[in-house]
Amino acid sequence: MIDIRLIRQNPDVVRESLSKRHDDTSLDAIIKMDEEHRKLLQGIEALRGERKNVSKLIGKLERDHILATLTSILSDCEDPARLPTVQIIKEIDNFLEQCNIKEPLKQERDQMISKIDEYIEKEIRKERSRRIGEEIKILEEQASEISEQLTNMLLWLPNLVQDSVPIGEDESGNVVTRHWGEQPTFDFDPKPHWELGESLGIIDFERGVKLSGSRFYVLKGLGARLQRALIDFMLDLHVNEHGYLETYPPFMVREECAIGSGNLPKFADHLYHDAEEDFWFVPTAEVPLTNLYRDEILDPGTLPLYHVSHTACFRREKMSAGKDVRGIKRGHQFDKVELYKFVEPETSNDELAIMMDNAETVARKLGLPYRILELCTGDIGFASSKSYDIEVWAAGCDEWLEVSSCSNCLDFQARRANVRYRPEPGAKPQFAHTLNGSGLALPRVVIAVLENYQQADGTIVVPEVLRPYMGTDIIS
RNA sequence: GGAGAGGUGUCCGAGUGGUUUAAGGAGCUGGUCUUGAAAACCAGUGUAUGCUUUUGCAUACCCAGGGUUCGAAUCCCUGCCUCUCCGCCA
Repeated sequence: MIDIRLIRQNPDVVRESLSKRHDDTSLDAIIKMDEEHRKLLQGIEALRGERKNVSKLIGKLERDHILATLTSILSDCEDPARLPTVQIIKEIDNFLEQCNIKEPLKQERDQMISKIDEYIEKEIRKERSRRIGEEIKILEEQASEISEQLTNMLLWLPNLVQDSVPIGEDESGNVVTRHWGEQPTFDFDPKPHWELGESLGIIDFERGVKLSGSRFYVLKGLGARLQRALIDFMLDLHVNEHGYLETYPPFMVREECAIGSGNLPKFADHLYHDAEEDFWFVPTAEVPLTNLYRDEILDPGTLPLYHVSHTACFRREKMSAGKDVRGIKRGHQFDKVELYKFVEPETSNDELAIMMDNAETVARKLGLPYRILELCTGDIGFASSKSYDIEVWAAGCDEWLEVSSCSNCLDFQARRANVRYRPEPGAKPQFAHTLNGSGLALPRVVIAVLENYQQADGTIVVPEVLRPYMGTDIIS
């Protein structure tokens, strides 16, 4: 979420970022609502203060025994603030008569009569307080309606992009900044993974479709084993060599978690949702991880926090209908190892570079050639201020596959999920910065391994680092 | 799924309609004392928003959202969560 104070004080900075993203949301309505909201709040607070004081006075008066008796005697009368004195006296006499004991109460009668003016004053105060209450209620209704609209509009605003992000219309504007490794050459025609997988009997498309429909597949035998080996390898690498904490989160989360990460409300149609229990299926571990420390203030010295999670990811892929329908490149369910960091604001761009290297290390150790893309303003994600993609080369389908996208979200998600930290003991809490990146997405790494390590006879050489996990050096 | 109990500050914990401006204790920070430490004593110790921006001031927050009331931590309704017992289950 963008800080409303930034929009208030420096709207042009936000406008510029929006226009770079080709987001045509206007800030005018937001600014106007914010102004109106604050004006209402001021009115409400003043009225509440007044009511508080009046009520306090009433409380003091009601602690007076005589006044309290008088109040209870007259509690059935309508409009007590406007009762004529004569009638009040009559009611007092009625009451005393009902009590049947006349003499000892005579004194009390005089006391009551002497306090009639005070009583009336008190009732007038009550009436005034009641009227203030009504006024407050009206204003509160207005304020909460505006506040709800305002919050909702803010939730639809994408993060600011950093100045270093290249300007561009769409994915064609992304900039290739680096390459690593050599694309493999073959003395035969390299096959795509769907052919290899089928002929090796390790990917079963037909039965996947039978079970769950298009974009589902079944991994079997060494195919399933390969994916598991990759997961173990990646987790071990990030835990043992990069200092991440292995973390197993829920795969279904509450709505507020998906709001916290930035997936809701804007991208509801990308997510699976269980209507009965109102759970959202995670499209990436980023969603639960963002919310690990929601509504917390982390103690000084706690940051940075590094988490790595292997989860299944569920995506409706409605927007990509008809795209990448062959093979296992784009499914509704896939596994991913995700890197996530909570860091202090000053360090977040450096941390992004480190995270990139952590993710790249996976590809390097697997011997998969890759290139790095700096995402442009037209293609960068909603929550991100700066993103790099890692694409590995897949020799069979002859394309670069996105296997990771590493992003610095600044305080955008932390603000939504209310994740704060205290820089020093006693210092004011601040929003943390969050970063996320795949390290890496599994099916696409499986594709790259199968296609790049294939041999003329259709068998696959297992990359060196995976052999301890695979228990074999060839998939045949 | 059934029955019951509960949710108060950093923590423990009191509080059944109004000096609660949330008691008391612990912790933490600072100070006094001490050669030093401990103990004791004194003081301070939340978050958010708005207004002033030097000091401040105001409002809200006792799980969340509604309601009753002049006034709600307290009473009523709904939801969420935790615990105990039973049932079921991996």
